[in-house]
Amino acid sequence: MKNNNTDRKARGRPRDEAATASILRAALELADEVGFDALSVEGVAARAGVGKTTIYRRWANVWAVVMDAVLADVVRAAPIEEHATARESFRASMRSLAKAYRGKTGKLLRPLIGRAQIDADLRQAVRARWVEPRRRIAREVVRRGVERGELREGLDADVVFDALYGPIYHRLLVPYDDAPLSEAFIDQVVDHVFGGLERNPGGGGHPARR
Amino acid sequence: MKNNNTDRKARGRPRDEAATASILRAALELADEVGFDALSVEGVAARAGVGKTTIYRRWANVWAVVMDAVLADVVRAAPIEEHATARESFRASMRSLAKAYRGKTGKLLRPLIGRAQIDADLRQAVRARWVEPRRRIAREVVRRGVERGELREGLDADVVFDALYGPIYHRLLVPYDDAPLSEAFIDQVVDHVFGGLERNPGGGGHPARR
Amino acid sequence: MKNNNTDRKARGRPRDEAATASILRAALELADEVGFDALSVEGVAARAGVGKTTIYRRWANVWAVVMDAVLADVVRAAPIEEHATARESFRASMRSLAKAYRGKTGKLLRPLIGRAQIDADLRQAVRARWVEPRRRIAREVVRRGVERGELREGLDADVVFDALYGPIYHRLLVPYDDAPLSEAFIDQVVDHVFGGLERNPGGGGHPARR
Amino acid sequence: MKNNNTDRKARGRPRDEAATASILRAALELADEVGFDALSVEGVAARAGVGKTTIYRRWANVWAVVMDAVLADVVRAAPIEEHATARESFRASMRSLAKAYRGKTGKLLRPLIGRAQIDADLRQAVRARWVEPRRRIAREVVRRGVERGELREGLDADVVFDALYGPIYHRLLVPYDDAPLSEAFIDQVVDHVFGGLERNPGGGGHPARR
DNA sequence: GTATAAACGAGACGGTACGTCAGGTCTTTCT
DNA sequence: AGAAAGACCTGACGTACCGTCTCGTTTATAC
Repeated sequence: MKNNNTDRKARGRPRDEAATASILRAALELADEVGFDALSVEGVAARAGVGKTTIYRRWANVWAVVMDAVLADVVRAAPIEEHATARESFRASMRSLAKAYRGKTGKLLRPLIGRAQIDADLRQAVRARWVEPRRRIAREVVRRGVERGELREGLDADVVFDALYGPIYHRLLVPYDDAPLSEAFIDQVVDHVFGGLERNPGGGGHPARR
Repeated sequence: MKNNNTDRKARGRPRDEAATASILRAALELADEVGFDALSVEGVAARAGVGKTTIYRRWANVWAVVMDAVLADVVRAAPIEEHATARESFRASMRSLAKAYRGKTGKLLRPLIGRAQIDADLRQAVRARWVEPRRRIAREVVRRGVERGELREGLDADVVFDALYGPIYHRLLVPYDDAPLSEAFIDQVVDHVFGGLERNPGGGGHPARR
Repeated sequence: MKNNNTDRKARGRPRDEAATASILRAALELADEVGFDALSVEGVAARAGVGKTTIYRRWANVWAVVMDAVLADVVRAAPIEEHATARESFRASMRSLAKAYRGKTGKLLRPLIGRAQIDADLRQAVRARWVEPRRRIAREVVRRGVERGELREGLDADVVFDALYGPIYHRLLVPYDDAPLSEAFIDQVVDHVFGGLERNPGGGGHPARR
Repeated sequence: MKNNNTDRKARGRPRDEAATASILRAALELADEVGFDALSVEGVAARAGVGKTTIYRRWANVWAVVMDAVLADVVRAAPIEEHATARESFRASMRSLAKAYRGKTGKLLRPLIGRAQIDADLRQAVRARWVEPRRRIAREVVRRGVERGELREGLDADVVFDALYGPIYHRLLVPYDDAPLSEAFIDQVVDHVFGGLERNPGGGGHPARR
């Protein structure tokens, strides 16, 4: 968003927050109805009951709108919470992420990450507002897992993160239609990866592993 | 591609294969020069020295052209070869895939998979021509790894595939700029995942693991 | 009009003359309905059932369209015919011109000449296609009037033209609403210019006249 | 102009006359720099360092501003003064008008009269503030010319005005680029109209003249 | 050898959307 | 209460491409 929240007292008529909101809503509605590739600034403006300039005053193009709309909607999904062990912390948060991706969140985030492959601004935004916060928490979880003796020392937390969440995004993004993001799948991934991460492999695994 | 190679003897002037080739070449050149989102049928036709109809006679839209152009270029990259153990087979092929993704192949495949998130035809094509062949070979490798006693029984080969290749695609597609597809990264992933997959976890790991 | 009628062999699909015609018709209709200043390429295209590009392919802007439309309509009005004397030739053609200006022709030509005050291309077009042909004929009429002994020698035909037609355009263009382009007015102008205003013509003239 | 100079005691902050002046100045400057058709309220406001509302509070649109700016500038040009004879009075004032039209005044008035062809308000304003005062004086000059025996009786002063000034406006407004508003031209017009074109003036006139 | 058929390049066609500009209005803060 | 600033909705601008449709031409097979 261009909006600079400087403390300078605003002169002139202030931005209409209702307009901003109705633009974001319209973008999501239209994306749902006609698909992301058929989105147009013109269409969003019409649906939002707003002039095109009102959109261009706030964003540079439709995808910037979509980014704000989607991320606002998506960020509250699937937080990472800590449990007793790193294994349980990750298993729980991966399950909730998979659940989110099975529903609306996946429908919204997939096109966004897709578009990010050719749109540097969008890529940067997704990184800063979606990926990085999650990586940050994961690093903490890994750190404590090592401290507590649950995990081997010398682990690169980012590699752990890739190893655990990579499979989920693989099924989400790399075309393979028979691949559900089921809980069973998550459990298998966790077992596979933790089996190798734990100092005492084979011990304390998830029941599904037996 | 629409081209149906029926045995019926063609009447009229035959398709000009040189035109087909120059269209594909032009598409890749332009993608490289102006980017994938700035590609247009018109531009490709002009660059290829070809009428627009000649393109539309062969493909439905630019992305179908791109798909053919990219996949033709990409399929020969990173074959999966078998080594003595499943671990070594995967490690070798993952290394060569990562190498390919670090170069031109990644530059071409990323936009394609990105676009596949909102283009069903493209998604289907990527699945059939890129993903499925690799999954098929991987299943075989896993099967033989179990047969030979290297791997635990009851493994779902597709989950193994996700667990191993997921991290690579994660770094390729999910924005996180400090994440290189280095050989060290591949080795770590292999170690993490195989440490959990092996019947006797903790034994016979890659030297890097010690 | 951009249309270059060169002998160059036409390549590609030929221009649709029906489209050209319907554009010109639509322009005149809209000018009549909403006025010349409310004309827009968009409006004309919509009315003509034509894409905007089809208009821009032929003309540079609305006023160029209007110019073609108006001049095509107007040029056939009020030809200059020769009579026995120059006086009668001019009187007749001035009358018919005044009549034309009282009706549709005036309605069309006034905005055109108005716009020509700030539009160099239009000015040039009006000159070449409307004014110049009339001046040319007038010069001939004056020349023969002199030959035949009806008119004084040494006359500048263009000044004569200005003296005769100027008053008509004065009433047409310079705002003065009580001034009709009546036949009586024409006759008075002809009499004044051909016969002089002075009670004793030829006396007291400016030295320049000698 | 909207400005109503009623005696009503002004309430609130009084109009800033400096703003009014700088708007008019900005309008003329911009007209000179970018041309009359590229004038915009926005541009004038920016140049004058004034809000758009400040302009809209005083005038209805740009052309109303231009009208005020131009007429204020132009009205003082080329007054009609009386000389010994009507012929000399007109000759002198026509010369000074032609001179004005050759310079800045022509550059300003031409677009204004041009625009008046499609703008009723402007037409009315030009009539009242430019044309009518000149016609009024001319009527007086003609009246006295008749009284004094210089001019024939029964003349319609407005027709005389058209006959004398029409040729000037003809050259000014009707595109004919080789036509200068020279003094020689003025003299010829005066001679033609006052003295007649015919070698033997008074002969062969139209019946209406008797 | 002459139809017949289809592909070819060129480019016009009716459209959609782009991103920009200006119109004229409205709302806020400052003077 | 006027002025500046600037956001608002509207509507048109001129451009780029879309995917379709003639054109006249070329290159094959079929008669």
